[in-house]
Formats: sequence, C-alpha cells, structure tokens
Amino acid sequence: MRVPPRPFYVTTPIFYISGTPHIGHAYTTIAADVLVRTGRAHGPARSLTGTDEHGQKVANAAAAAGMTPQQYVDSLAPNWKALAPAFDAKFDDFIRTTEPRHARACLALFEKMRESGDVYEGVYEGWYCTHDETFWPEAKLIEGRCPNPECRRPVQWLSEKNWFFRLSKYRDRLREHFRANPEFLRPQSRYNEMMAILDEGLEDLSISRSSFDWGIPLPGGGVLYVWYDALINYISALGWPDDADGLFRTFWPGMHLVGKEIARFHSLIWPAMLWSAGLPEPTRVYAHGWITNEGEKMSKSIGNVIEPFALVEEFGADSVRYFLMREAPFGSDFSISIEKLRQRHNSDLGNDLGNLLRRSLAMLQKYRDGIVPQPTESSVQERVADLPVTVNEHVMCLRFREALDEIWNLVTMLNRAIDEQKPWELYKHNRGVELDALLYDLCEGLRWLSLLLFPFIPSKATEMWQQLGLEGTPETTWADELVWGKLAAGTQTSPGAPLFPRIEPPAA
RNA sequence: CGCGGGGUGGAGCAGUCCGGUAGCUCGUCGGGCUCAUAACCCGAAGGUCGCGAGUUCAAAUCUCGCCCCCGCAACCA
Repeated sequence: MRVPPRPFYVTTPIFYISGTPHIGHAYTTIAADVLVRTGRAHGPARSLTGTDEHGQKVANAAAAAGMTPQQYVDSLAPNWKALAPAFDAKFDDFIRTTEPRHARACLALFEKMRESGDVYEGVYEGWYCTHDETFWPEAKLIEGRCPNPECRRPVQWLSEKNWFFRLSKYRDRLREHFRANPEFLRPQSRYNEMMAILDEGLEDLSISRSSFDWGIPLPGGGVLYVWYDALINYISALGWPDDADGLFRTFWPGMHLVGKEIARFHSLIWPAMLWSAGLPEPTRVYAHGWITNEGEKMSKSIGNVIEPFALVEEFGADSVRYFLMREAPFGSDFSISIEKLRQRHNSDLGNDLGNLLRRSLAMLQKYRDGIVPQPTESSVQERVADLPVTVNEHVMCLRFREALDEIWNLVTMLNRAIDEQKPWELYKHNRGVELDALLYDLCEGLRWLSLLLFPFIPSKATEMWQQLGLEGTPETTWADELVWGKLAAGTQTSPGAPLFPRIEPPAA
C-alpha cells in the first residue's frame, strides 16, 4: 500500500447523535488522530469529525423527550464533542449536520447532480416497519410481519414520491475504479465484498423523504435522506462550494476512516455522488473492524459495553490509545479485555518504556549531575537511521501495530545497551568516554522515542520531552528533529515521576 | 447452499494474497545484573498450523470436501 498524497486530510465518520459514545467510536477517533498527527509531522494535514443529526429517529426521540429536534440535538452534541478530547485527540474541525454551512453544501451538491441528469423523481415504496423505520423486501417478511426477531410487528405498504439518484449509471465506472485502484478500499476483505456487490449490480437510490421533515429541506418540498446528507459533511466542512478559505482546494480529496458496516456508503455511493457533481472521489477508504469484549459483541442487553470514559479514567488516555493501536492489526475485528489492557500498560509502557526513561535519567543524575554529556561515538545511531521512514510508512498505511513494533525495537535496543555496557561499572572504573557515549545514546534515543511516539501517546511523549530538559514539545517536523545528535550536550535534564505507574490487578 | 470473520505451542495473536528452516507479546522454567516502576538483559521448554483428500521436489500458505466457533437483519465504529 502506498503512502497517500499530501496535503493530507483524514476524517472519522460523523456519529449518529442519538447514540452514546462507546469504545468503537473512540477507536476510529484515535486512529484518525494518530494518522493526522503523524501526517502533520511531515507537512500540512487536516482532520475532521462530527455528528450526524438528522432523520426520523432523532425526530421521534425528540418528541418523546418533549423537545424540538433542534433542542434535542443541541442537548446531545456536547457528549460527542467531549469524545475526542477525552482521548487526547485533536481535530481541526467538528461538523454538525444541522449547521448552515452543511445545508448549503448539500443543496449545492443536489443541484449539481440534478444538472448532470442523475436525479429524477420517482416513487419509493415497499413494506415498511414503522418501529424499525426500515423497508423490507417482500421475500424477507415472515408471515407478513417484520423479520427482525425482536420486532415481528405488522408491516404496512408505503408509497411516497421522492427524488432518486441514478446510482446504477455509475456501476461500470466504479468497477473500473476499483480494478485500477486496488488500494481505494482497504482492507482486502472489504474490497472483495464491494466488488461482489458491483458484480450483482447497483440500484438507484432514493435520496429524499417526504413522510417527515427533520432533515435538510428541499426547495420543492421534502427533505434529504439522512445518509445522502451525512456523506456530504466531508466536503461541506471544507467550505465547498464557496471555498472562501481555500480549504477544499488544498485538502480535497481526503481519506475516510470508517467502520466496516458503512464501507458500502463510502466506497460506492459517495464516489458516485461526487462524480455526478464533477468532483474527485476520496483518495482512500479504510474500513476497520469491530472491537468485541472478550470475544463477544458489546451490547446493552448483554451488559458488556465498555465505557470509553471509564476506561480513560482508570488507565489514562495514552494507555488506552496505545493499547488500541498496538493490540491488533488495524482492520480486523479484535477482542479487548481490561486484563489485557492492564498487561500492556504495565509491561510495554511501564516496564519497557517508562522504566527506560527513569533508569537512564537516574544514572545521568548520579554520574553526570543530570547533564547530557558530549559523546564521541554512538552504538545506536546507525541502527535507527531508517526508523523514521519505516514508522511513517506503517502509520500512513494504517499499520499502527507494525509501526509500534518498530518503535519498540529501539526501546529494547536501549534497554539492552544498558545491560551490555554496564554503566555502573564504567563509572566505577573511570571509563568516562565510554560512559558519556552510552549516556548520550540513551538520552538521544529517548528524544527520538518521544518524537516517534508523540502521535500515539501525545501527553506522555511530551512528559518525556520535558524530563529530557528539552524546549517546546515533540510536536514538530520529523525531518528537522529526527536527526541523530541534535540533542545538545550540556542540556540539564529534570527527571520526574514514573511515566506509567504500575496498575495492580484488582485483589482476587 | 443468505453475507462476512475465524480455528497456528498454556493465553492472545502475526504469517496465508506472491508456496521453501513456524514468528510476536504475555505466561512458565533457568541464568545474569543492580542503574531502574519486584522493573531490565540472556537462555530454555512448549506447536502433527481444525479434520480429510489433492496439486507440488516442497503446503499454515494453493485446490476440493467436511467439522466447529463468532458476528451481521438491533444501541452501533
């Protein structure tokens, strides 16, 4: 997989506002944040997240709560705005689909598509379950009732006049695009799935609704279908179509991070919409897997939902970020457990990394008054020469785990250097030159680690940076800073508290 | 024949697309070290890669058949 072009624009899905944030939302959010922070270390980069606020479900829930839909979504938006900061994720923009800038873009896109002759009026009808808000094909119905096992209510025949998008027209172009760009949709399993859908053919898509009015109103009546409206957020947030700030010009096309269940909307429908309006398709869609709790799907009814905010409270944002990025290959489903998270925290972060910083600075303190010495040679420099490029490639191709594996090689290398060279003996036998070389390698190696790890664990990486006595933060351009020997001799370090204090398992 | 994911040392997982000495983390056991958050380093034990057949000089990897587990139509990334 190639490194995507820059400038670099990455988005999370917009989250459906009437739910509550769970660990899966955090997963996408963190991945996007790691990506964009790494991107920013190399040049211009921009990130977007937000909320999806239209649709009948929202309208119903608002009515049930005795509020107008607008009051209702306003009351929920803060929950979602709090998600990213809780995980130390920083986004350049947060879009709500109820904002005027979004409505403007949606209507403009609708117009463009109509001008292309891809929008026509038709009748949308079928068997409808009011409770589930879903149309069911005749064949799916069970004894004339809703096939959802938890519903089984009678369905009714519904028929309304709506706008349709001629999606079928774009099948061949989509197939061609998929064939020519095997990296357009990742991972491979999703790509195969979409190809299979394309082989079967695409049906036109109803893109408006007239049975309720909580949506973006169309000039001739009715509102836009919530999914149609939702996808457009990726460009409405860039200021399209006016593009007064030049953001669209600079950052589009971008890359979408989504969950596997919405791969279809992002890799088939969305590109077709853009093409119809004469705009370029996204550079890439990455559909990651789901997180399960010890192998079981999280659900409220089972009662095994892992609350993201509680997790952060117990382990800290950096530990959770690290765990989610390190534990499994990005893309496939994986199971998390509190016990595994605790182990990663103690073993990788506490023992390997935190302890490395602590023991290194402690020796520097003891032998050299905490002042970075002047080195003569390095046993590490050559072996890390390729590290920044390797790590960047892995992250940009969403191989977060592999990136961390590479970074951890440096952690191990430094821990090993201490054991092999035994600084306490060098000190005892007055072998100052060798001691200085080693101590410098350790500090410089730690500085590199702080820079390389910043996208993953921003606040702890910054703490490392400060303990090393460095100015500013590790949020800088890699090309300038990841140069071996940049750490100035004479720097006064200031050792602090353990980076990742051990977390003991609950008493049995 | 609905769709999708998976079955690899005690646990959790890579590797499977592009066949060629089975790898990682944790755990266990033994050793080393004392700078450090009972942390660090080295070594060892432990696997017929779900089952069967086929292709091949060679199969965890390709082909066919079978068994088992888990997700999707629901609060959802």
